[in-house]
Amino acid sequence: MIYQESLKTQIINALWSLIITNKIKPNEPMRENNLASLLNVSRTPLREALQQLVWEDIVISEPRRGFRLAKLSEEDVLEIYPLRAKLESFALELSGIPSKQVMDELIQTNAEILKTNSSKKIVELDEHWHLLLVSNCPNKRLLKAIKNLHKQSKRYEYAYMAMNKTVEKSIAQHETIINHLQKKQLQKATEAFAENNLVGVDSLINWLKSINK
Amino acid sequence: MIYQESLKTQIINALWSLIITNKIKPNEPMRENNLASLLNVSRTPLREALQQLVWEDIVISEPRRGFRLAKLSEEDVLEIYPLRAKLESFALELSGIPSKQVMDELIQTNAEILKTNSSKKIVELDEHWHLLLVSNCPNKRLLKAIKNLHKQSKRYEYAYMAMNKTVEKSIAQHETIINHLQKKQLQKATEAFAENNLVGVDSLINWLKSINK
DNA sequence: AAATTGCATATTGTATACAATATGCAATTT
DNA sequence: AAATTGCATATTGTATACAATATGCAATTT
Repeated sequence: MIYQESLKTQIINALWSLIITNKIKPNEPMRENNLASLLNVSRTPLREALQQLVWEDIVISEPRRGFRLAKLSEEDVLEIYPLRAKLESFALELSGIPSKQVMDELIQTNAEILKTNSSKKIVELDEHWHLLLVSNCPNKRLLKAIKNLHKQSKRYEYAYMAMNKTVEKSIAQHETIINHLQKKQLQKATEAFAENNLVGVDSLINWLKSINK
Repeated sequence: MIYQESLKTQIINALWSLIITNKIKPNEPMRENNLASLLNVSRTPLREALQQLVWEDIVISEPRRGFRLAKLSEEDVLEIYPLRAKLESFALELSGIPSKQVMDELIQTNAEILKTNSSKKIVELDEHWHLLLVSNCPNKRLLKAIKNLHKQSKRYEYAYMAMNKTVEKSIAQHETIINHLQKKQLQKATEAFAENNLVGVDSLINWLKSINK
């Protein structure tokens, strides 16, 4: 059966792609007519898409003054990453030790990260690795919250690497986590996972300070 | 200055009121024309409101088949309350020991709960107490997630108490938490807070089992 | 010259119109 | 009789029209 994506969903994706490729700049107004004609859709589904992005903390809405792309800020980094660390650790706790199959894919994905030079690819693979680790978590709401935080943090990571060609590869930490899991030490893995989530925060903060100086 | 609420916000509130007063039943379809004429608004802002409720896990949307009120289920209770416990504890951790002013209001609100017979009022006061305890948390995203989980759990609490005239009053636990805080024992308070969040879960689960038998 | 007002234009907010799909039931086929 | 098809109606999805507010700038006032 063919599953047709709603226009709203397609618009969300199209906007997201404009955002991460910096076609729309942080803090820039997002005019409805403008975007509607750019994407060749009417304002109705466009507004629905924008409103979803507002709920996701990607877009800001000011009553009667319209939408704008959320700016990138230190405060937000210090909200997003620590929360992600907490939620992902909890999700790992609920997931338990991964199955052999998942474990193999974790190892393989980590190897792929090592081989990859494209920084965009690294960001994607890293997210994949993180989600894989908690893929057995039964709490759908928790996973949804985690995925949303990933979306938010990706904006920073994409922007950061567009400026800095080097990207943090946290392969060694991933290996540590895998080792803990192989020894069935869930608690230790959970703690290392939380740490891993915070590894890039300092450099992100420094970078933000430098561009906003 | 007069702040005028958008229609969308008013509609969300109106729908919420229909939901908690059981005018709309769990799992019942929410037809757009139906609700639009009931609330005397057009379908456009109504759809926007419904879509926000979808994101909040209050309403379910099936493509081309419309919206329906999310059903009440054991699985959801077992997602909502443990997640809330985790997030609220984290928020308390980030909030630190409350100020004298907040502490006084915590004590006072707890006293009010004791005096109250209206179960609706108790649910509201209990939420107020919980939010007060984490009101100093600087992480806005965390607070937003907590408030959303409160909204979801309230559906259960309102429905439960409509059937069972008695409502859990967790005053003693609140007192324990206050005592820990007065002794500046944040860690202990955090743990007790997590526990407090899970106190009603068993009875909710039993109730759900009985009505879905 | 700086501040204020008034108005044309741009923009968001809401209602309505039209298009596409889903539903339910009678008519038809097996 | 059970299953299938075809079609009228209901319903959602999207576009457009209209209403209300915000913005920017020229004209006017201080």
